[in-house]
Amino acid sequence: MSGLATRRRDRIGGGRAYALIDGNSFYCSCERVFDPKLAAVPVIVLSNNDGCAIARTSEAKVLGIRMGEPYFKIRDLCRSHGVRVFSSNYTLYGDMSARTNAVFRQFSPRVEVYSIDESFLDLSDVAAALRVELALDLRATVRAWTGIPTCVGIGPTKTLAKLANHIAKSLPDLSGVCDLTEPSAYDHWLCRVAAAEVWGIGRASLAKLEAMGVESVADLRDLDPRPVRKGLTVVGERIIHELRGTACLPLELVPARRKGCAVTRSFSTRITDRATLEEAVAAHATRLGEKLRREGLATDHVTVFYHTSDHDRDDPQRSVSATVTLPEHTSDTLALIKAARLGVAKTWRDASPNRPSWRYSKAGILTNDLVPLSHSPRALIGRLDRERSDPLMAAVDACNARWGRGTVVPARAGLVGRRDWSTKFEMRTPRYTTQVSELPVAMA
DNA sequence: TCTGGGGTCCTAGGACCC
DNA sequence: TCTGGGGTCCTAGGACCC
Repeated sequence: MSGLATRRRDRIGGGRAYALIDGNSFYCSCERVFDPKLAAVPVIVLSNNDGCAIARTSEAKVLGIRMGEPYFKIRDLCRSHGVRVFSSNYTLYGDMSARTNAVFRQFSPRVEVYSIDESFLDLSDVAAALRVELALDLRATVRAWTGIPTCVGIGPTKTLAKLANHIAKSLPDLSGVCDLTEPSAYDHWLCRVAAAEVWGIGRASLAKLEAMGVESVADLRDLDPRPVRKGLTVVGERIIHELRGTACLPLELVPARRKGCAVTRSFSTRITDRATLEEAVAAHATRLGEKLRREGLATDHVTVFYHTSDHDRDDPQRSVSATVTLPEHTSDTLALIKAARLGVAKTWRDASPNRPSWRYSKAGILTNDLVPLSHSPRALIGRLDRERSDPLMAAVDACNARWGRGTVVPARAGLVGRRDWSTKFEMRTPRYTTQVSELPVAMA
C-alpha cells in the first residue's frame, strides 16, 4: 500500500472530501470587477428598494456596517467615510455567478451550485496531500478569469466544508484556504470556533445549545445526538453526525425541481387605492408567469397577499391573503393576472368616512405544488385555450428576452402608467455582461 | 350508548438559509 | 421620507378514515 493511501485512511470521513468555494462579499466584488476605483475603498450593495445593506466589503464591515442594516440609518456614515453604495444588480451577479461556476467545473466535474455565490465541489478523487494546493490554484484561476476573489473550505462532509470556509475567510494568514480533512487542523479548529458558526445553527437552536453548556463546535460535536433530536429535531442530530465526519448530506448535482414560487415586493411608496394595488399585483403575476414558463412549470392556484407596515406604528394595520383556484394548471400570464385581480377583489376594503384608507407597504403573489407543464392534468370544462396561449406566451417571452423585460406586457395588467410604487434602484450599475447596449467602455 | 387504536393527509408556523 | 426577497425542511395538531 502506498504511503499516500495509508495517510488517506487515517483521515476522518473515509476519504471523502468536499470543497465549499464562495465569493468574498460577492455582490461587492462583482461591482469591483467593472470599476477598478472601487478596489481599496469600502463598498456596500443594497437590497431591493435600496432598503438594507446586504453585501459589504471588509472595509465597510470595519466601519461597523452590519448585515441587513437599513440604509437610511447609515447614509450619513457612508457619506462621511466615502463608502461607495450600489443598488443590487441581479442580472450582473447572476451572470458572474455562472462564469465562476464554469471555472469550478474545470477543477471538478461534480459541482453543486448551492447559491448565487457558493458551490460545493467533490474533491474525493484528489489525493489528500494535494487538496490545499488545488484549492489555491482554483482561487487563483477564478480570480484571473473572472476577477472574483474567493475562499475555499475543505472537509469530509458538507457541514465541515462550510465550517472550513468560515475559518478560511476569517483568518487572512490561511491564504483563503482551510482543510479540515487534515486531522491536526480538525482538532485545532473545532475547539476554537463558536458553535454559532455552524451551518444550520440559528438563533433559536443556539439558545438551546447554550442552555446545554455548548460553546464551541467541539462541544456540539460531542453531544449525544439522540437526545439532541428532541430539542433540535433531526436537523440538529444530523449536524452532530456531520461534524463527526459522517456525511448525511449528499452532493446535489442536479438541482431539485422547485416546489413553490413567489414574487413579492415592498412598494417604494405606500399604496392606498385599489387600482394601484391591482396594478402592482398584476405586475407580480406577470413576473410569476415568466418564472414558471422559464422552468416549464405550472400551477392551479395562486395566493395573493398585501399588508400594511409594522414600521407605521401609529397607522391602522391590515394584512390579508386570498387563494384563488385556476380552472387548470397553467403558466399563462393572462390567467395569472385574472386570478391575482380576483384575489384583490375578494379582499379589498374601501375607506369610509370614519375609517381612513389603509396604507399598504407590500404585496405579493405566490404558489406552491408546482408541476411540470407537460405532465399537468387538463380540465375537461372551463379549460384555458392552450392552443392559443402557448404560442402567445412564447412570443411575449421571446420579445422580452430580445428587447428587455417589460417590452411586451398585457394591456390588462395596467402596467402602462407611471408606477410610482415600483421598486427603487437608484444606484444601479449597468448590466455590463448581458446587455450589448450596456457594455463597459475601455479607453486606449 | 360507550369504549379504542392506529393510520394518512393537510396545514400553519417555526427555524434556517442565502 | 427611507426598514429586502425567496426558498427549504421539520413538527405539531387537526380532520378524517377504518
